[in-house]
Amino acid sequence: MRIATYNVNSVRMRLPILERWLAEASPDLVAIQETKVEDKDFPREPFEAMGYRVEVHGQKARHGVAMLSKLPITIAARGFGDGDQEDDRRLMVADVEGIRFVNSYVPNGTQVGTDKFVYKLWWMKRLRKFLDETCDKGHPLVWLGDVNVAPTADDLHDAKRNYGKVGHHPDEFAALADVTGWGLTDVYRRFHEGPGHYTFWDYRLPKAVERGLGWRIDHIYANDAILNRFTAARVDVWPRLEEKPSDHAPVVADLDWP
DNA sequence: ATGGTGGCCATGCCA
Repeated sequence: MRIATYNVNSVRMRLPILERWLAEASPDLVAIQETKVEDKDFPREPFEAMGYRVEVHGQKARHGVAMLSKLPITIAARGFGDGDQEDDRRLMVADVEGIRFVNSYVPNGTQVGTDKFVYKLWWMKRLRKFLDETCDKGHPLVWLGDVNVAPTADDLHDAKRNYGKVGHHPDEFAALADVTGWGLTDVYRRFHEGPGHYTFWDYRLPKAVERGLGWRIDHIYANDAILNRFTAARVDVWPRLEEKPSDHAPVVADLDWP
């Protein structure tokens, strides 16, 4: 089974690249973030034509998540279901082949010290609470998506410059550790160590990919019930180098399942 | 220290 996470920064703008990448990588399950489209306007047909079931949880203009699956998929949740900020569509949960997949678009946080930064930390607290209250530690679970945190100095190109700024702040490290403390391990880091493994490059930096000016903020985590089934992980950098790219690249992982 | 690009949708805001 091959799974992937991809922040597409508008699914409609990214259709041509998505179609090329899906054909090339042929993942069985894809967690998409930043679809930026209402459910009624989601371009389902191109994905269905490629053999994918399409599940969406979107809104107009901002945020929005979706999942594509070649295998039967059952939606377990759209949003936290805790009644707070349910208009902010950043989370969906699906069961595929006996694995629970938690697809999330963690808030960016904008700037340390702002309300949005507080919201980011609070959102991650809610995610931990959601795992505690609705998921079973003994059952296979994968958490994947744009986590908007580079948790170690190796996860961004200039940790010294960015330490204490949004995306690389100790409060974010603690919030992320709180989520992973539920029992989750970073799958990508089981296969690749050291700097230079990035998934996001700011549009505003010319030749950012070529110059290595990236961040590893798109992650795949797994609990102990499934972790040892993973056999490989990679970042597909090439879609970031195409014309009209997302600012993120897809992260792909393979697992021996079932 | 500042602004750079891109997507949304119409004007600045968010990332």
